[in-house]
Amino acid sequence: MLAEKPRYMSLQKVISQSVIKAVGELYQVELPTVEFQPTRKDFEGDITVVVFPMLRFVKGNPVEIGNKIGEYLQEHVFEVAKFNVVKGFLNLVVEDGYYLDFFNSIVGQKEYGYVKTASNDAVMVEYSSPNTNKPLHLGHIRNNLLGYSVSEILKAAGKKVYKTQIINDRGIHICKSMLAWQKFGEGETPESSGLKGDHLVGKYYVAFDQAYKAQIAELVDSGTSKEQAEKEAPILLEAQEMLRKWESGDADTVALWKKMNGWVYDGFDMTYKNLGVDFDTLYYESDTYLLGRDMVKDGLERGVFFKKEDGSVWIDLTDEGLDEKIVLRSDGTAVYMTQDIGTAIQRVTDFPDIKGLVYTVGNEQDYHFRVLFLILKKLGYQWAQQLYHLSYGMVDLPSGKMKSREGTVVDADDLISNMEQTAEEISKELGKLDGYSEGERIKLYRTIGLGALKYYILKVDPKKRILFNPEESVDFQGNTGPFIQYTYARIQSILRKANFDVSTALDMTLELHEKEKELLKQIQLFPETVQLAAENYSPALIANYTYDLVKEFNSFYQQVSILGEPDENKKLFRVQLSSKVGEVIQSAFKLLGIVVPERM
RNA sequence: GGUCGCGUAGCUCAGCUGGAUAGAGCAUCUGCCUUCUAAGCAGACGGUCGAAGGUUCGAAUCCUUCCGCGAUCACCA
Repeated sequence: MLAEKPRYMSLQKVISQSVIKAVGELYQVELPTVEFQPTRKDFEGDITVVVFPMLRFVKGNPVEIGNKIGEYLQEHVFEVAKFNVVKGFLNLVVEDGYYLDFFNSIVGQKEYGYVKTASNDAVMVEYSSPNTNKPLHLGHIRNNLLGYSVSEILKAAGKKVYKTQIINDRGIHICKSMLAWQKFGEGETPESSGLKGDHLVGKYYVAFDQAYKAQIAELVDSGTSKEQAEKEAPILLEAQEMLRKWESGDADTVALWKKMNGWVYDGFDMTYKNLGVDFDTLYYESDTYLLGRDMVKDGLERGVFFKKEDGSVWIDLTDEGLDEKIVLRSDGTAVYMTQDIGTAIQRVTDFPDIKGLVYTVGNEQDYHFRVLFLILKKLGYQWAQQLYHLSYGMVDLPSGKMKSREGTVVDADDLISNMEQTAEEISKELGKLDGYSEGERIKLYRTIGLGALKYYILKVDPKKRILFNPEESVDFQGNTGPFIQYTYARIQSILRKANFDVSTALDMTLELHEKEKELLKQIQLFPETVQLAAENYSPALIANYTYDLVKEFNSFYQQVSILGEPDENKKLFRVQLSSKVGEVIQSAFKLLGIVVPERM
């Protein structure tokens, strides 16, 4: 099967070889390469050979050269039906038979565009990684959607993927929530308050901050400097004391910590479930925060790091254009970097087939990851060649940065339910859901609401920052998730109504409608789009591809009758084509973590 | 100040491994539901691609400088 590639596989190759042959015969010159581009919509043709680069080898008028090559191709290459030359562009019209061949070869193919997983090529993708002192917000949503989608894309491109997160479950931040709950909570629990666990704990994080600020104000009033007050506020000292107790394993503190983190995990689980993201394995900072120190000591012996007089350990990255960076404090305790070194090594030890790691972390940590990756390389790990920081821009509000403590965040749970509500309102207004049960409707509102939110976030290039205006709701029309879902639902409606055997073989002598050809060309791009998205870690490429496909389909749908077509062969083809477009939409959206509905 | 990223239509974004007159959506305005779902289709309007140089037959795309916005440069995470 591989030995004899179908013709469509090698269209560019065939034409390329023929162009080289033509130029060889016509001008006695051997071209190294031939440059192609898709033909612009406003010219006749399907694929275009660019003549300009040849001028370096062939002297002459580009139009004349284009015409000569065109004549040669038309005569010698089956796939080339016609040609025209505009300036230095040789536009080739490709035979319908070529596209029908292509379609015939993929029509029964399951998961067209995906590559089968090669199990020896594994990568671990880290995303989410929240602190356990407050609920998730819009920034986490972008992180989650990106990490999940990139994982799915990598899988579709043939990688084995482990999805993971490191849960920041220890440190001063959780002690603040714990302390405030102890002081002001009066034993409140998620059950007693009806609050989701993460929201309950977040409430006490805010309470801590308020009490802290009040104490600072008090101290400042009684003559303390602001700077000193911020360091000496009694409640802060208490929190620090609590952290020390936790680190020394104090039973009561650890019990409280476990209880409150448990509440938070229950809350997070619900949000993750609602968002539709999941993880294969979890790491907890309370387990990993001591890791890495041995690696640093080992690296110190091997001369990768050096020790300063006070006992702190550093790495010199001035050769790389960076500074010196500390990797171990003078008291021998770990810093963030130490921990990340240890965690990376731990992960590769836990999953020996890992060839690389992807970190989904905001661009504010670009520097940190540059340093981390350099260190791991200097320590000599093979897999350090395959580290990637999936760095994404912040999600800002019109008022600026989101700040949990000041309550200027867009809460994840609120946002999701708002989206569902909007979907419900629009659906009710349009009133197309006769015969749907209440349960089916609620599920559909969720599908559409989440589709809108996820597409809205994923269609933007990850590295760009997003400005989210809560006043202007996310669109449901135009270049949006619901528009694409709607097209899918339309196709399913056609398939339900096609009451004949749609799986019979096609008549390969069909004459293609212009719109059908455009659709086939777009479908043909899907596999390479998946690969490109994987190489660039960019769900946005999938989103944009899908939008183009869907726009093309709707135009086709509007112009061409499918079930109303009298010619049985054409009707069959159009139904099969529509079905395939539906499958590609579904496959593409699966890579974005978006579900498609049967009706809407 | 050093480093990194971003700057394309009123708004939100594509295009960026250099190629034809820079594309979508939203908003505004025109048409199209007796035919497969109008969350749709067709069209109009809207651009000194931040600025200036350079490389090239050809630059939104590559290089340099400058301007604007953001991030970062902790014995914090």
